[in-house]
Amino acid sequence: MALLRTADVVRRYIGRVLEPYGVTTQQFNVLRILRGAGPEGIPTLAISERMIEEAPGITRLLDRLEAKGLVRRERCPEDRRQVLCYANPAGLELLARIDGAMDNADERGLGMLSDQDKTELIRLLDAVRAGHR
Amino acid sequence: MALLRTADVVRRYIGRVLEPYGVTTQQFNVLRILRGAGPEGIPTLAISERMIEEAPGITRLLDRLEAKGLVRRERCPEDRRQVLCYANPAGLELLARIDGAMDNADERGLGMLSDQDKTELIRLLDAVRAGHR
DNA sequence: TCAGAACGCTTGACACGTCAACCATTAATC
DNA sequence: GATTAATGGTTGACGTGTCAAGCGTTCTGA
Repeated sequence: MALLRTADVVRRYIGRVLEPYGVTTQQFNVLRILRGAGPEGIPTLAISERMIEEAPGITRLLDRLEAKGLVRRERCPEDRRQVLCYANPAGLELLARIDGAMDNADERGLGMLSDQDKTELIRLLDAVRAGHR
Repeated sequence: MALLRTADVVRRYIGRVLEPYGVTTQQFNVLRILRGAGPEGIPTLAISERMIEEAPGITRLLDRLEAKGLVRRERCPEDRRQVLCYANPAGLELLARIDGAMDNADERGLGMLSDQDKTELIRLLDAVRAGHR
């Protein structure tokens, strides 16, 4: 319960940090994954794996990002079942502007924990996830 | 990030535990709050405070619970702005059936942590929330 | 006492997340 | 080589979270 409540608080906090940039937390995550994928692009399902989210949500997330011009999709010529996704220049530029704000937010949002506490917290959270593989 | 991902994992886990009973995690939470409120009932906004959720979500959550016959609402005679919410006998009986399953799920879901780890985890999570008052 | 502010909640609109069903395309099988 | 199975995504339907706006009620102050 504490975990769920805390996650809600943090989620809202990040949401407010991102709000001025016109993207949601999830859209931001997708953009970061696309940036990480580089110019070769990345298929839709691969994104969904990294987000721990079902595919349908990703499709619609991409729909909205594409509508904003931050993202581009095209069928893969080798395997026409796949749809490769890329970050547009506009998306990369937006990410670059957000990066600084996020670092700042991290400082303010986790300032109450010592470095040691943060390490310990992450260890415990990883342990919980590991137990649920 | 670790926090959000772990919370997602746990949320889904609880969702699956509750699924056989036909209620979602949030509906379960509301029912528990109503049970805690006892026969005097509790106004809608008070529920939303305890759930850390905006009021509109609670209204609709209650709509669905009422449709299932697990909950009852009526205007407060003293202050006709308020709507008092009560758990129906059917709701209480459902909760009673779920309680055991939840205890069990806790065991299995957090078995990877020692008691000391759990205490520590809760302390850290509380600290994060406290910093976001 | 009576207009306006404050309260308590509901509704509308939109972003997700999830499941089930479906469509294309590719791989497997006989 | 044609049928079937498996893959990769999309669509439909529903539950939920959030903001902004709206509707009664109650409170406040001139």
